[in-house]
Amino acid sequence: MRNDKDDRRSKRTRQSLGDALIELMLEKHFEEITVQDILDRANIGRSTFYAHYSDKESLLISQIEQVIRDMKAYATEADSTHPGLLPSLELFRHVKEQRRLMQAFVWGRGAELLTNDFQGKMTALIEQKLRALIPAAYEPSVPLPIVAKFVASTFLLLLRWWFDEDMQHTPEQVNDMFQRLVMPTLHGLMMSEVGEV
Amino acid sequence: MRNDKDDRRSKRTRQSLGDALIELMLEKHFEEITVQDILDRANIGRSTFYAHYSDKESLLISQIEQVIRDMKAYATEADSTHPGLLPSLELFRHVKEQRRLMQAFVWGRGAELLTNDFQGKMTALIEQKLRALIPAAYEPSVPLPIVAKFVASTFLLLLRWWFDEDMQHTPEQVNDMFQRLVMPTLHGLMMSEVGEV
Amino acid sequence: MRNDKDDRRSKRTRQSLGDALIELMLEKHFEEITVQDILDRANIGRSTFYAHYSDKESLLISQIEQVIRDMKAYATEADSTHPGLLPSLELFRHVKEQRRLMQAFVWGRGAELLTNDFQGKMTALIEQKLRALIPAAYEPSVPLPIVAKFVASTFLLLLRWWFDEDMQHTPEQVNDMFQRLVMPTLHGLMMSEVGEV
Amino acid sequence: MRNDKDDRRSKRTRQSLGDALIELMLEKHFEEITVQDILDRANIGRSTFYAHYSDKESLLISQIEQVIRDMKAYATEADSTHPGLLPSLELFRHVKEQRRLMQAFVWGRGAELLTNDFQGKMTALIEQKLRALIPAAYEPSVPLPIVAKFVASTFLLLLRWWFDEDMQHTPEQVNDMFQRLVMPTLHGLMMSEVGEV
DNA sequence: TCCTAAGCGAGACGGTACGTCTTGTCTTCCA
DNA sequence: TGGAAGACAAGACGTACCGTCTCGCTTAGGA
Repeated sequence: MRNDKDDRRSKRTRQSLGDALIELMLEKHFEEITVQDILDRANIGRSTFYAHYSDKESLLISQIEQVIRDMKAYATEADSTHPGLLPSLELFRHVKEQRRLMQAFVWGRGAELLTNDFQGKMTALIEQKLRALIPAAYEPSVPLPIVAKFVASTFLLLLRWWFDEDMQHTPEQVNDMFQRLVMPTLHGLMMSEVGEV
Repeated sequence: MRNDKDDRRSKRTRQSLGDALIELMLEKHFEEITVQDILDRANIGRSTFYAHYSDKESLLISQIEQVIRDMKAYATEADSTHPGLLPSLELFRHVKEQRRLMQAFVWGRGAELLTNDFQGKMTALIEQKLRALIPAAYEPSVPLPIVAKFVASTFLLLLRWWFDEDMQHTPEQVNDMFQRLVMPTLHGLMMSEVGEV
Repeated sequence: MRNDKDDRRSKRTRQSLGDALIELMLEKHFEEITVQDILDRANIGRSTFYAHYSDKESLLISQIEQVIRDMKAYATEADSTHPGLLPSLELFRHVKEQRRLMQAFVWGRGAELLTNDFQGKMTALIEQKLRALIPAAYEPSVPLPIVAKFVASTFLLLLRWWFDEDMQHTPEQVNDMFQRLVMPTLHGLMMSEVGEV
Repeated sequence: MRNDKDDRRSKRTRQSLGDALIELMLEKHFEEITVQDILDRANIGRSTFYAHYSDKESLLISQIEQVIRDMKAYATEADSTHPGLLPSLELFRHVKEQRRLMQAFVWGRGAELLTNDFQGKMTALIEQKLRALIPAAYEPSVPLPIVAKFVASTFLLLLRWWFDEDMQHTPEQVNDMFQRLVMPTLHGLMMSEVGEV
């Protein structure tokens, strides 16, 4: 019989596994982490691991999804106070706070999945915002999905560069560069004022 | 004794291995290709493979470098007739011609390495061009390395999208989008006319 | 508080487990029966199983001991009417009646344990009978323990063969063979009439 | 290309594995020896093991078959000088010489397989000898296959007992007991002189 | 009537061993 | 003498069981 106690236990197990993975990703690249490493670190049995995740990749994905969920919640909240295309400054600030956690995802396979998963979800969000900002009848010269990808890709580009530079810059500086890279193009494409991105 | 004949043989071996890898990459993701797959396809002995490459990753990199060398040569030639920041139209055209070969690199690990390696080299090229275009004393508001990354990243973004759309668009259309995405920003940053990118 | 009802419940649990094991042993070899198989068949929880038996081996042994207890009781009763070395005919008859149950023990690990456990106990019984039959001072040319083993081993040999032949023979026929195999030797060793074995 | 050197290497590998298994069987029961134990002892890689044997059981069987082959060869040779039902004395002597090797097979699963495999082959041999010794038309009161089983079973019974007693007896003594246990019965059944068994 | 202690089912868990798979090294033979 | 063939050591993988455990549910005396 499935009950609360199992749920609670399950949650603790998943938490331990996730934490262990993050810790290990700060030490070495995802591809050279073995399932056994994770088990040892988390004090979890092999079968228990496979009861929760099909392989270490899926554990990683669940962690990334967690990060994305967090950022989305954060962004939504920030957005409600200063609506715009993307609460980029708030996001950069959030990233800086979560630095240690984020660090784990800018390497190797983590970075790749961040690119795929994260960029995908960010793109969707941006595209939706863009559609809301332009007149329905207006047909931009570059398809909206590409514009959304372009914004997301540039955002991540700056994020990665920021980490590579050991986060010496402030969120404000990074956000300023982001605005300078992205705004002229958006203005050009929209032929209208879209305000603060 | 090392002689011409051996060199020729070596070259044939490397060629076979490279071809086999490309073929296989059109069938499945790089990470699920085993060394044995490559050996079987190329009719090459295991030890011979390791005599030439340290692992399958390094074979992949050598193939990517080949592609990059080709594109660079192509770009340089094109550049000599119409000098600019990046002979992007010619590059898009070249890619369309080499479609089958390129196809192999837009997936999985191939894509990742393309991003790392290719983007890195492209970035270097663009940065160098940028430096030549702006006055030495002029300090742009966004560091040049980032601008270069931004251009390269946007170029690859379009390239990937193009492939995802089964290359239904013409090189001219794709290049047009590229220009629209990148030019306003460059103009904004440089505060000066840099002409056709 | 420990009470009657619990005892009754315990007994039902043990009965279910024993039955489930026997059933399964008629379907496949003991070693490929998992504890889970037994639990499913008996509708018993995992922890309950381990509360009663330390492992499936000990459940098997308890079943074998049950069989042995039965045979011993049967043999003792038969012996009281026709005293002798071993009431072999009655035992063969009993086995035929309990055919289905016995079937489970002539395979794999069951057979092995039957050999060890059962043969051991039977040997002890026979040795004791032998000692009673011969003069205390008489020193046989073959040590009594070996003779006892010899008789028990031959008994089980015939039992196994009987099962392998699908029990087409009558208990009388099998017993006759048993007598023919064992009696001449016993006569030779004892140098005296020991009567019906 | 399959060639001599591979064969030689294979043989050394199989030899190492067999030796390691025998060594380990002198230390603990077969069922509690893990494949990893064998690999460690033999300095063999896991995959190599499975390239040669499907599991540890099949390695054990191959070792038993080796023993049986040896004993058969030995028996055949001995038989040519003193033909009879079974060169039992010579076999007991041989066993004593090979004591260490044999030791490994009188325990646990080893014993069981010895019983099944070895006894089976020995039975076949004896049955064949028996057929040669009796007149074709003569119908014994106990089927020959059973008689053969009876002889083999008694032989192994003594062998096991001998080991349990730490081989304090001489082969001659053990053989003498064997004769005393088996000959009267054979004489009784055959109703004719079969000579030294 | 309620309480309470035990037996029990359910099943999560840590752990061990398995048999499979791939890697990179090595050795031998052949052209 | 370089390359094909492939045996090999190493070790990660995902699966299957094991025996332990924790948790609620049931059940039937005793309060």
